[in-house]
Amino acid sequence: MVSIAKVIVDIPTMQTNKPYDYRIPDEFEQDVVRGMRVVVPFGLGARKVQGFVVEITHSTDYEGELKSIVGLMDLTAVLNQEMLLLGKEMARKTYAFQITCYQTMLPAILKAKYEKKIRLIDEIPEDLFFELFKGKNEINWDEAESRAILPQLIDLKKKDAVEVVYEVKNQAKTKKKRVLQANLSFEQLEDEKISLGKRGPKQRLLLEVLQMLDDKEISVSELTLSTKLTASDIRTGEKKDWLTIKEVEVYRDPFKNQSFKPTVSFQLNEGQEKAIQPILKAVSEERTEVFLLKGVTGSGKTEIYLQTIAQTLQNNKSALMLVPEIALTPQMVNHFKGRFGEEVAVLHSGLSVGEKYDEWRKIERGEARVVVGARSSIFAPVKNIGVIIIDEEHEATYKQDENPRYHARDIAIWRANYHDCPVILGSATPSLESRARAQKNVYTLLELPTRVNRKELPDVEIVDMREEVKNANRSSFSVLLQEKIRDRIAKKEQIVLLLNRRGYSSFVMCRDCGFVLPCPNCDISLTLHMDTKTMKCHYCGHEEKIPYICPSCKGNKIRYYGTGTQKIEEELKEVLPEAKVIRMDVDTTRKKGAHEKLLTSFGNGEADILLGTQMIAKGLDFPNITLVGVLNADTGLGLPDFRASERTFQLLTQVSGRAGRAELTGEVIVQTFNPEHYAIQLAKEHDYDTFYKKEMSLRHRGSYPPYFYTVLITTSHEEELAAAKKMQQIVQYIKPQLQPETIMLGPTPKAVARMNNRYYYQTIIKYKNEPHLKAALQTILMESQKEMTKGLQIAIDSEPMNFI
DNA sequence: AGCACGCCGACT
DNA sequence: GTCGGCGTGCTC
Repeated sequence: MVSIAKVIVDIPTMQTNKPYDYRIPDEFEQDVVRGMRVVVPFGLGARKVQGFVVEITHSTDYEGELKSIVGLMDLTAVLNQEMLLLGKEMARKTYAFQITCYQTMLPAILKAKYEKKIRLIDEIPEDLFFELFKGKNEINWDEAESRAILPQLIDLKKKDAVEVVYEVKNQAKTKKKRVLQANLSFEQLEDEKISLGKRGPKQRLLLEVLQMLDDKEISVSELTLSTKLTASDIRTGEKKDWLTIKEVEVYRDPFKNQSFKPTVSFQLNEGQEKAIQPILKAVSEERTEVFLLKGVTGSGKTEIYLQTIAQTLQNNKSALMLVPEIALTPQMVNHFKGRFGEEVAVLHSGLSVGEKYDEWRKIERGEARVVVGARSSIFAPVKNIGVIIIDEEHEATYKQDENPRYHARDIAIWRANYHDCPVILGSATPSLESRARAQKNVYTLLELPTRVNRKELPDVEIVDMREEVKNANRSSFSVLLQEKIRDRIAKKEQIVLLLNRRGYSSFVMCRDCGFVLPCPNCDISLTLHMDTKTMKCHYCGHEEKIPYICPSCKGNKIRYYGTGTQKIEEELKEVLPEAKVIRMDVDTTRKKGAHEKLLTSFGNGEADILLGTQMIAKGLDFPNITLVGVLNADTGLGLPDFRASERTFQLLTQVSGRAGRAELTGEVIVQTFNPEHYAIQLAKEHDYDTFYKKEMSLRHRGSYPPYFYTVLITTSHEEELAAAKKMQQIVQYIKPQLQPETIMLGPTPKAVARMNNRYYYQTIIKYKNEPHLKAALQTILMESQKEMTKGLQIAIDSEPMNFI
């Protein structure tokens, strides 16, 4: 009976987004399994591509002659049954290609690289051989193209002297180390030593080492490093059969130079006890239930996570926990490694692709049963999951803003259903969506009302910056904030200053004519970067020199406007020359590990003030911080995004939590031009519940989530007209199919209408119930294929997080 | 994506 | 008459 594999090929287009049937040749019959990566020929030429086997059958509907699988890329499956299913489901839900989903679920190293080469297969004149092939057997296609010798090679192809070959390269290499082991017993080695006589001091040393080794193994590199022995001494030993060298696989250990202090469980307080009971019950009953764990900073959510995981491990199950990338600090990792030791695998963006792959395999083999990581860790190949935890559940980073546009929360719930286990969504300021679901008892709400240390939440004081301006204070620091900072410095306490960068940037403007330097590719102004002394575009990365003369009116009154962290730092130096400041923003944390380094030195008291953007709102947990200043609380409020208030409230609440976590009482100063705004007022009162009610009523009035579902459709093209026209066409196609209560916003040009020389148009659909919308959008994608090969792009984002 | 096929314009 | 332009369609 013939075996046939259904394969999803690595060609991300609408036409090829389906399984293709291939014969499994006899030589692979035993080895091919579902979820394995294979190499298959695809198309008319000799082209070969990577594919995933999604099914093995014995019949086909395909009329033509089946091709055969030509190679295997793995020894075992890389996608298990669950992942195969999840990928398919995700493709449907997010309008992405199946292949893109599978690749997203796996470590990047498992994505194939392709090479196209021209290989010599017949004799050619010697001069040509050297001119074209430089004396080698084959050359790279790209190289041939750049050396402009392709025409000559194509000539040779016609004479069958060369062939075009395609190589699918597997990048997934495991790290190996060479180890050696003695072949002889102590006594036999002693005999060898005697027969050496007085000559060969190196060989003698080698024998002594082997004697010491006993039966143990030692790596070749370790031995050459710690002794005078060289690789060739060891090779001689191998030749004399004293020892054997073999290769063993090692994991790249990203934490190899760190040790972890073991920690033990704390006694839970009454509130924590009450919250954890229902969770533990669901864990032991192996029942899917989504818990929304709401608790202010310091209320002990982490301990609940840790004890839930401990229970899960005791039940012989594993645990998966997501945290936002920037919260994945060494402190955080210590918590988990300290409690669960070697059982913990950590996945984050700081790891190399190889390290990620090793952690992935550790998980896959069941060697690590606790996985902690950022968004994409939700796809970790954990088996037998007992609990899934998403900390800081409200964070927008859990939604991926490129294809596949999945939300980790949705994937978590899907996997929880698959594994029959509970999900914990934790936050001090739950997203309105989740909080509303708890209201409707879709999720179970658990609250931690008090902080573990019984500390009151810090006092928040709002400073009206309009008054400061009236009183001719032109600096970024209100009089009050300056006073408080001086006071803390005198007391040797620490200060955190937050510059809210949302919707904000520093730009260069001419005071004579108002000219603002724009990006030549995008419709936005360039941002000033003092460190590189350039103007940069945040959308496309375009960079140019800082102008000193206005390009428009040729005047020299061109000045900087807006406030970046660098400018604040300089201002701070003028106002408070005695203060030591650590600045933390995208620029100072670009290098790997820089983020941690800055935090550590601040934690060690090497500076008085930590100045930074959003990223400092998380993961810093230093007892000596007693003052938090928010320099501009409201810059995000002006954005045309219905989540602007929610984000502002969340940010302010989060930074407030940074002040006074130990014995010292904390204080928060919030500077704003909108002191009456409810998001700011309610953050001051630490009043989530009122904020929730108020915001819900506004969402209701505006027909926004969680009352309505949303889909964002975006078209883009180099020609503005093409993008606009297509968007118009889409709207015209969909509109008649929608329910009367459904609302369509658009088509409109995007807030930044041109980015990277492409024009963007968008439409937002807000709906309650549209059974046919998914099919209609799918139809649009199917029918736009031709245009999409000609430079049109269509993006469909279900439940988008960013509307601008 | 990448390749072949096919149908129109300017040349050895 | 042919070579080659790129628009169209298919890939198990």
